[in-house]
Amino acid sequence: MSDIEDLLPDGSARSVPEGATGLDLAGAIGKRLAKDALAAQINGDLKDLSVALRAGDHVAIVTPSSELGREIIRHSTSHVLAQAVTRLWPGAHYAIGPSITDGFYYDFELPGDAHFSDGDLERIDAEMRSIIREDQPFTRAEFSWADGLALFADQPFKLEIINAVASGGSAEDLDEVDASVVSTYANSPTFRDLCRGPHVPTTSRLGHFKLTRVAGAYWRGDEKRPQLQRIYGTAWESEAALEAHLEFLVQAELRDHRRLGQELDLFSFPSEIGPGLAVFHPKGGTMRRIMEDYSRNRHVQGGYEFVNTPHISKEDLFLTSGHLQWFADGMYPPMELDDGQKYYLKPMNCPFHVLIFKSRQRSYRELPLRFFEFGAVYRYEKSGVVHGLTRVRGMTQDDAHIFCTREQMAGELASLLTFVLDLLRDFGLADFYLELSTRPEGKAVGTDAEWHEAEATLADVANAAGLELVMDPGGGAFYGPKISVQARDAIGRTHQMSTIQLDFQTPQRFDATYISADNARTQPIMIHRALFGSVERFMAVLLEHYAGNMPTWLSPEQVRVLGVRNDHDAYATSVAEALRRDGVRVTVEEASEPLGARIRKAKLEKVPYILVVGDDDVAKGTLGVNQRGSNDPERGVALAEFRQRLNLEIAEHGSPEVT
RNA sequence: GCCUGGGUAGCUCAGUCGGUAGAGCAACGCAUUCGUAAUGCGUAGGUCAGGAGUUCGAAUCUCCUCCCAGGCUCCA
Repeated sequence: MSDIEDLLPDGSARSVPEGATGLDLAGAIGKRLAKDALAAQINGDLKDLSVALRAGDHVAIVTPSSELGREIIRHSTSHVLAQAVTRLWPGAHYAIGPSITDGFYYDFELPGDAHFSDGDLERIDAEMRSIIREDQPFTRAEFSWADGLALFADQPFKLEIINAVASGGSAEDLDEVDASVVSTYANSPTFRDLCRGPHVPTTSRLGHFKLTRVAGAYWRGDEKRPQLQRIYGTAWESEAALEAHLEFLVQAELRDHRRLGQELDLFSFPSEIGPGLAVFHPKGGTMRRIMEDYSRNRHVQGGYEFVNTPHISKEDLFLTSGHLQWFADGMYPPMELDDGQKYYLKPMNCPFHVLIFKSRQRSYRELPLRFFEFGAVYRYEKSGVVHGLTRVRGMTQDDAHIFCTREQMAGELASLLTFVLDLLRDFGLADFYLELSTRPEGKAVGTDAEWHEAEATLADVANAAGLELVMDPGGGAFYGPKISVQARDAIGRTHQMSTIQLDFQTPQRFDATYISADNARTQPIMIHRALFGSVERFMAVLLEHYAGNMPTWLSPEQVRVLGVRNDHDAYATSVAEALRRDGVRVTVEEASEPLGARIRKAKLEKVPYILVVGDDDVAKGTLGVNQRGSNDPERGVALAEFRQRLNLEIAEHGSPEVT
């Protein structure tokens, strides 16, 4: 038997005996690596460790603490989950079980009309751990189509996947299985799954997992097909990594905007009003006002003109716009008047702005026209999707429509994108990428040429912005493609923020025209854009980004002044008055409770500055400054100095924690 | 809309076998006057989401409706 040479990721060559496997190679490199190895990446393809190497292969050994390693662990854990379920519920059908971000899931259909309930997770977990203790190998075997069909004769979902792949297959199916043969992994004589692999060598390599929830999921993601039950879990390479992830989930929950909304007394959703319909309390109302005022000022500077439109309209308007044809299900049902006329709550502001454009004859000299409105819109979201302030049934869009010529379009889009990013940065979001959503198949109006031009224009502008660009094929609106700005928040989650949509259709549908330089009636290009998206959603994102510790300029209460004793209250009040004259939102809490208790309350309310004033301060005209996020109060700060610092911080949109 | 859970005081939650409800915090009152994350004592607070049913008796069991959560589908 002769040796062969293979290449390692660092470019070096390593010789191993002919017929050696990935595991042998790992062993040749080091004992520790052989112990850790999960799989091998051979010439770019992920393979089981047991696969034999050929001369000249480029081989990388996949270890647990890499992204690929975690993916394999998660995928293998999902197989263990499926086996556990089939042991506990003989006759259960298992559908698909991929790895996902941070974990895995598997979809099941239980025999009879059985369903998982939350309590079953514990039993399944115990069964999974016993499978892991059994140290079962993941054994790959390949079969012909016919043998594959026979093998999974009692697994209808597997049969459907095999048949789909045999007859061409979709990308989704090919992800699950290989195109050429039916490949399977068997863990034991009683459990075999259809899978392309690779997997960890044996189940004992797994175990740092937690089943998190049971959910419903449609087979093949199709609402009209049977609903299966999905079990989600998270899995990691070590107990420490698992613990760290669970802690991350706890931290994420602490900054949930719905929780903060209640704790900070910002808003609520009274059930008397209805799902997805928020009321803003005084503090939330203040925060909104500051956000809106700031946005208004920026729009004035940006050359926008302010318009106002009603909340309801006759049905014809939405027939002309096309919204009723496409989105009737998503609109509140009509109010029908005595004469049979139907009125709808508006789900969008655009048709109204088009009518303002059309209210008189327009000249090319007026363009671009930029109409801005904080427009309240109502959408009848399905009951299961309503979520806090991020998915509501009534919201306020910072909506504008720009009417311009074809020639102006590219420049207008480019300056708009700058305007958007500047505004988002002013609110403290800094980490962005762009997403380009293109024509939705079977749900679009307009010609191929128009779509092509619109998509190409947006792509150019997006590329010119120098940000990462992600494609979202088919994600556009029915009337045109869009760019959306995605922002990463303080703990790395992404949120869709602003959208910019290009629209050649609406002006056509409404027959909106201007008189061009050559005296011809010409259709303008319409750009839809919302920077906050909705004021409600934007507030939610900011709350989660800052974990409720809003920068001082956005804090509903910026300063609270506390006298040490009752006889300091008068001085505290005079300090507050001085700050209030600067426009600062400040309150005084009288000394009817111990100082420590009042400080605690103010800290829990996340007030950026707590000023404590006592004998020394009354005598010298100073303050004790307790800054949010600091455990080290500053004593004897002159009032004038504090005012200067605070006013500067507010003007610069700063936050006390940022030093 | 669908699947699985849930709804008890303002908030967070306990409530055993079906025997008419409890804590902590908050609120209110009185006392306390205090230098950086909880002063003490007392008081009040409930249509156990709503409705119907089973039962001598329902927060507890059954059904319906509303609302909430986690997912799926959807998102102009």
